[in-house]
Amino acid sequence: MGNLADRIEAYLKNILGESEGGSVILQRGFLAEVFSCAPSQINYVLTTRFTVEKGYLVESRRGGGGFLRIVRLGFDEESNFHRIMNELLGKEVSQRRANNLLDNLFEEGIISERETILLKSVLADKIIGESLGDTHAARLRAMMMKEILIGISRTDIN
Amino acid sequence: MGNLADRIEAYLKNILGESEGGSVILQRGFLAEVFSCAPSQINYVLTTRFTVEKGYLVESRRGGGGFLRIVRLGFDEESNFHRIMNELLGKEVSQRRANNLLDNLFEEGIISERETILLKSVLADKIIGESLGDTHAARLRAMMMKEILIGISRTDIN
DNA sequence: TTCTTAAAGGTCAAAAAAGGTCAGTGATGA
DNA sequence: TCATCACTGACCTTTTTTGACCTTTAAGAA
Repeated sequence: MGNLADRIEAYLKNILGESEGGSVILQRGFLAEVFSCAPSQINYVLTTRFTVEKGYLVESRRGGGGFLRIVRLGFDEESNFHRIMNELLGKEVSQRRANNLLDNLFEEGIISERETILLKSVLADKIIGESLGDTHAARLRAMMMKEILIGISRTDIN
Repeated sequence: MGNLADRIEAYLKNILGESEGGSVILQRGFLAEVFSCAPSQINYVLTTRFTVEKGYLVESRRGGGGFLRIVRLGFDEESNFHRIMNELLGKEVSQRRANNLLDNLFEEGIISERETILLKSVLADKIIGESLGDTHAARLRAMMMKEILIGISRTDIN
């Protein structure tokens, strides 16, 4: 496709493919210059093409020496992971369900025992149910679970 | 990282690592000269990167023969864990403080990089600040941080 | 001893250097 | 034609960097 957004997308996926470590760091202003477009165009590309659903994570820092980092996530759109994350989207997750999910991840060797314990403790009703009602807690827990799944899918660490 | 503050931070952590006893003494003016920057830039680095939550103590003396001393505070002793819990974690903890504390734990080798990333993601304002206001989020975050510290103090795993 | 001065470091606000957001406009294709 | 996608520009937030001005201390002069 000829349009700018597609070309920027292709460019980024290309350097991501070249790179070691599953992530790439660059500057928005520089990239905008390369493609001689508005800087906000870069954000457009990132928010439409490099979403979690499509298997990417974008982090950034502002200010002097600021940057964008694009991280590839280790799953594709057909995977179990992807299915679970979609199910989590905007839903509610009970403590029991979260614990089961974490236990499964542990048994499959995806997270360590310690990670399991730490994450369970932080997701416990006793903690997040304190200030929130049941439904709000379950909704927050769903968001947290999604973050966890994203985190363990990162290909730039470990 | 490209920026000055990060390079000065790296430089200081490097000489701190080399040094016996985990402390270093140097002169602000000299350091500013080395990096050819404004002397106040050194203060900026110290106040943003060498905070107590991150596990550093900075002392100084003015006047002739003045100096800066940076001390790395380890907390492997039992008592220190309680000090952290009581002093650094009050009733409320901002995202920044939580991140700093987790960075500290990582640098001490107490948690892994992956644990750091997972826990930060779950404690993020973007997540727990969603349904709660800022203050409530900070209160929840404090409870979560305490759970995390309890979890990593457990001697029965790993 | 007391005063003066030079040699440190400290503070703060303003400027600079990034990236973020959003509404609106233009393009495109079913 | 009209709904969706692409793109821009104005304005915002965060982080870094600098400079002007302030305070403290040691050393030496009076």
